[in-house]
Amino acid sequence: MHGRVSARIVETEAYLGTRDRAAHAWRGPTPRTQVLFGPPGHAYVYLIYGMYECLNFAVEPEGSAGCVLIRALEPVGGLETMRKRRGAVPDEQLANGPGKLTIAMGITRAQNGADVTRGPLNVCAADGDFDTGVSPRIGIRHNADWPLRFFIAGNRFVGRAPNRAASS
DNA sequence: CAATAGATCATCT
DNA sequence: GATGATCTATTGC
Repeated sequence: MHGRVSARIVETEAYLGTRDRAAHAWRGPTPRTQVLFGPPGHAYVYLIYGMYECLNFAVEPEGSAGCVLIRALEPVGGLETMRKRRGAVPDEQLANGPGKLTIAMGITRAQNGADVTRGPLNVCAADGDFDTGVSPRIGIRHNADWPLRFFIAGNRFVGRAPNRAASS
């Protein structure tokens, strides 16, 4: 295949399963969140706002629904394919958001439940040193102050948090 | 540059 | 029937 693309994960958020009201799985298993309660190392892909898909990885043992949402990627290989899929945007905006990166990578709900340790969609350990930053999560209503968003400090592919109306 | 509105539908109550 | 882990275009300065 010549549609192969690769990228580095530069921004993520953690969702703590049934303990975390902001998590899809907070109330227990449903048909959709089934994958989250399954074994770790599998992709959870869901449709949001009727138009975009978001990519997560189940990271806790079977029965525990903790997961990691991938929020931004730094494109590494297959840039032309990504540009073609995303249209005319600067390279730094090819995958700097949850909905954008799935388009750039060609990820859809067809990948839901996929084993990420082997197969077409795979993840491997980071190479090299980098500094990480932490902040509250974005775009949620519950537990909006929990510091569960992690990103690579200073990386220009990290999406910038919108200025949300803070109570003055 | 910052803020706002609109698109659009699977999932759950 | 309402809601949501979003993005883009458009408006106003």
